[in-house]
Amino acid sequence: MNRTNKIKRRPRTPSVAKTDKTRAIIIEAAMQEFFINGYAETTLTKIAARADIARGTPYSYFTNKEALFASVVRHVITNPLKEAEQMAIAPEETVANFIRRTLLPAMQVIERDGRAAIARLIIAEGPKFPQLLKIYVDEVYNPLLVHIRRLADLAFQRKEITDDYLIRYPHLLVAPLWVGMINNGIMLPNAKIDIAEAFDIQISLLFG
Amino acid sequence: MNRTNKIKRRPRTPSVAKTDKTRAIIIEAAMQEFFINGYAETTLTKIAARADIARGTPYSYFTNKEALFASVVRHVITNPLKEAEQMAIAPEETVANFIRRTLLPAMQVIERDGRAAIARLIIAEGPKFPQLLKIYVDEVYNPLLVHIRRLADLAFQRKEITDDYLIRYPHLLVAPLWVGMINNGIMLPNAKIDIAEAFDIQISLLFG
Amino acid sequence: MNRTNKIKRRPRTPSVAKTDKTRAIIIEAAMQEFFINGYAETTLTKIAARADIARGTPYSYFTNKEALFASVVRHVITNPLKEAEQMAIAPEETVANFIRRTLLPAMQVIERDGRAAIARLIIAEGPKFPQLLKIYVDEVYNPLLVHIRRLADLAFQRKEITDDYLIRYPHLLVAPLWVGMINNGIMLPNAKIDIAEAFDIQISLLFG
Amino acid sequence: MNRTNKIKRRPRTPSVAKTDKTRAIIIEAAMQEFFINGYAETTLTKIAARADIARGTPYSYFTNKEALFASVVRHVITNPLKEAEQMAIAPEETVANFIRRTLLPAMQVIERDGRAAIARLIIAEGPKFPQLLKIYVDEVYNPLLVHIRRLADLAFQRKEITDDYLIRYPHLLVAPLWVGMINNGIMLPNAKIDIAEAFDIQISLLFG
DNA sequence: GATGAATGAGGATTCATTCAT
DNA sequence: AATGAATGAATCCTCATTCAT
Repeated sequence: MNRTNKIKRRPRTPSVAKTDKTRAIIIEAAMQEFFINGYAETTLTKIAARADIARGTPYSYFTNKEALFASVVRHVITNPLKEAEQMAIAPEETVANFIRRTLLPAMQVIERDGRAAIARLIIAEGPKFPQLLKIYVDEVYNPLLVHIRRLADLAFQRKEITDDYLIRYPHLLVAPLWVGMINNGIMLPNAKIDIAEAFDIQISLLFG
Repeated sequence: MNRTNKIKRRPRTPSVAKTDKTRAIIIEAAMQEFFINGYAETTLTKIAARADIARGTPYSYFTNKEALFASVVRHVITNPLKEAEQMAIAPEETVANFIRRTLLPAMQVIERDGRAAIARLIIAEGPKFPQLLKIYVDEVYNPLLVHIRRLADLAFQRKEITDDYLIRYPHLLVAPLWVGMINNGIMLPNAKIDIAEAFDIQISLLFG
Repeated sequence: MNRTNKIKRRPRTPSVAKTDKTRAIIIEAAMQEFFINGYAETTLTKIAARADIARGTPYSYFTNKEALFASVVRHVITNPLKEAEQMAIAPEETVANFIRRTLLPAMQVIERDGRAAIARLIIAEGPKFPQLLKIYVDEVYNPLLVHIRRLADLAFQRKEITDDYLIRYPHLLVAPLWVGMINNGIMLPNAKIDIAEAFDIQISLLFG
Repeated sequence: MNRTNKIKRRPRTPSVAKTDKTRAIIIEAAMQEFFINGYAETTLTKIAARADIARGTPYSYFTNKEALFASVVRHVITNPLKEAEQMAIAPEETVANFIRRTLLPAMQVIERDGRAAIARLIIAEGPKFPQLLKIYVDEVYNPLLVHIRRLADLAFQRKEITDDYLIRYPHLLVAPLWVGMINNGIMLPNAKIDIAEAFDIQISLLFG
């Protein structure tokens, strides 16, 4: 509908709208290039070509290449718990089932929506962009661990689990996710594994 | 006969010893730079400076920057099972114990000897160096999975495990390793986790 | 329809005119440098300095130094017969006179317009640039020989010459040209010879 | 017989002899490389490899690459008239016949003995090595012209020729030589011409 | 705001030359 | 004298960035 709007009011220069659109186009093109080639291998020329704009245009929107990269990363970083956090555990529901109901679906789409790509990019470029690394950790990585630890606490209180493994190492729950992303996205084009299923198994292991 | 005279191994100059030493110095300096800054951000100037040699010297040993990088990666890639594979399971020993006895020690040193760094480097630069990725997969990643699957088979036959989780997903056993390497090496300077312990817990989870 | 809008020829910036001028400036500066110093001794830095542009600018116009060199050579290679080939021999005119009328003038300007320099450059760099050598041979060297042989045939039929020297060796007619170019352009700053006169004499010798 | 001498007195280090031999080996190897690749494209590494010596050895004999090149050029520059100048014109012999008897044989071997190669090299590298150019002109190019002019004078006095063409342009006699060298050595691998025959024809043209 | 020609800092690489052995 | 490892100046080339239009 964004489109339809534009076509209707053709008169005058819809400056802000155009600007926002151009900015979005640049972000999108840059994101694709960064995902495919990484930071260093991506040139402003390629981004401009993909966005079908001039080489100088991105500089009207972003200070420099680093700022553009940062914007791209910030743009694609989304709190994976946005939906999960809204949900409350049902009265009779076990923690394991709650996790299956709320987190497992997210795992099933993780490769589709490019979240694996952003994770890889951040791991790859992290040393050069510690601020972005921090953002990722603060917004994505840690919230997930905190969320898991909270659920682990709850499960422990409820005696659904009898040891403190998951409390001390909430990482264990997301471990299959990381192994899966590395295995599927980076290690081998074939021999991919079903991340969701591996995650499901890990839930079974942890919750008995 | 002129020729025959020439063929005698070059007299003078204890070249080989010197050469080997220089090569080692270059590899070491390059390794550190690549580990810290990644491929693109590492310059031959920096490597030379760190090695305290001239900018041109590495080119006497390696065709170019890519070849040097490849040599560094090959140099640090070591079969993690070299020792583990030699060991045989003891008569009365459970598979879980065997794994604890043979693989856990390797995990405990994994951060010390830079194997975590190389893993991160390969994830980061893999797309640009598919050959190295292949070497890593063939020499390190897959052998470990195969080794684990074999042990899982054995444990299943012996009824030490009653499900086929580990047979279908040997990745689950190494999952804590990857999470730990990512967590420790990349995500947070503080908040590190004890990879060996996480691995130990995962063994407990998988083998009941 | 978004696309259709984009396709309109880029507005603003009178780029082509500027571009053509810059290209011409680069070619001119490069030509002078290559003529004076040859390929290997000519650096892009020198060319840029002479053209009063930045070192990187030539790379917007030519792939690399070799391509620039090739462009320079192609630019200065001109069919020396362009005008001569248009002219037809007059009814009563002897072949010798026709040659004097059509080819001799070209000889008289040959040193002024840099054609001697390009010949020298091609002799010098030919082995390294066989493609350019081929162009020169195909566009300049051979057409001239073919043209001469044709005239020799005509003269022989008309009995203006009684031997087949020039038919078998059309090179003989251009020999004074080459000797003159080498003598004047390379051998001695003083002691130059009048190429046109030497050529004229050779016509006399060949046509009696 | 040089060789035979060497083999006999084997005792002690025949220092000078060895030195001379090494020097000769270097010159020979350098000559081949320079002829094939020109000055800039020839590296000391290639020369050393061809000579089967170390990279540093030539520096015991020659100041630097330029000096080595100069030595090579000087070494191969030989007065083409060495033999011809010794010969005296026979009592009844015409100048044309004398030229045929003394100079024509030299033309016939001109491509075999590499004299064409040295001529090409000097034309190519002349601008960078004006001293060598001067040597070539003084030792080879001019003596030949002087010699020819002298013979032309004689022929004119004897009325063997009736015009002063060859006196004013002795270059005309050697013109077929240059055209032939350029044509054969540089312009086309096929389509070679018989330099000696062209030269013979030119003698006929000049001496009627 | 957009354009893209031009800039020039910076990096990979080569190779003549040196010098300790 | 010979060796060849090491040096570092010099060169090609790329590409982020600027700025006149």
